[in-house]
Amino acid sequence: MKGASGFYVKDFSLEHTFASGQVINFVGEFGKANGMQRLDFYTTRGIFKVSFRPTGGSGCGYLSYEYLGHYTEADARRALLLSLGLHKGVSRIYALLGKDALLAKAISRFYGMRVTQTDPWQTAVCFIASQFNSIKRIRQIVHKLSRKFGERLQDGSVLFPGAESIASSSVRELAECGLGFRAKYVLDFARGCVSSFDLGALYRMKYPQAKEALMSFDGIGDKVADCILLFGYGKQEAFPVDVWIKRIVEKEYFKGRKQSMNAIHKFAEEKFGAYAGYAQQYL
DNA sequence: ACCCAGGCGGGCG
DNA sequence: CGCCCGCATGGG
Repeated sequence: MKGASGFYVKDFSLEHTFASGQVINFVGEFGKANGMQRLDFYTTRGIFKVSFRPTGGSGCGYLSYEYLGHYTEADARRALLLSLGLHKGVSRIYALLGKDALLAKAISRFYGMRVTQTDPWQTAVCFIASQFNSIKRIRQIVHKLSRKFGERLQDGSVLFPGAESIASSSVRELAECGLGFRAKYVLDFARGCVSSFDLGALYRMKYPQAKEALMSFDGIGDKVADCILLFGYGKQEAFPVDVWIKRIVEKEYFKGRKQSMNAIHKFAEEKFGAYAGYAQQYL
């Protein structure tokens, strides 16, 4: 199927959303020309070509998109909204988080940045690949995996590979895509998803139980699990803690004193609660 | 040439 | 528990 549509949005910036290092960054190409922001990205089911034209302040603008792939018109709209974090308003989130001085500053600097949501499988692979790695190399890995294992559409573009095609591959083949020591993690996870692990069940699970289930896989630890829950399942209370977030939280909220991982998570839960994911992105 | 990267698992005290 | 180490690979 293919199609095109558009709608008005507010509190949005395609540029800040792309640049914030979420899944959309690993599978998309961003460009800017004469006041128009453009993003091409792909999922396991199709590709999107998005243009955003800001029309005023407060992140208002018109978003138009084309899609190609295994989407009905309604599917495509829903996937696009989730993919760009546009399925929910952020005014309430801004109001609550903006009570914190540091976050108020960050929100004003990166106004319109959304927390994106893509399918859990794709999100998991991207973030397993992200460990001890750089964004540039993660993008390379994702593109190599897609070219090697992903479906090719009529126009020649490739989709993100499904779990089945990765599961029937080998550690060596995956390592050759640049995954290195992470190849066994991705293979193990793919095989788990194809055989017994029910990715869909995690939507209905509470955050702590879902996190525990993900962390039972080798190669999925505290941070990657939180990324999958936030960017794959939309569990907004997840607060992925990487070295940078840890440093910022210690510096800004603990007078520079070192904190354990548990202490950081406890802090995030108490201070940001259900909006910890947005707080993390803006920090 | 050399250093290092937005974590993780395993081994240690 | 908290801390420290090695890890595949390729970009700076």
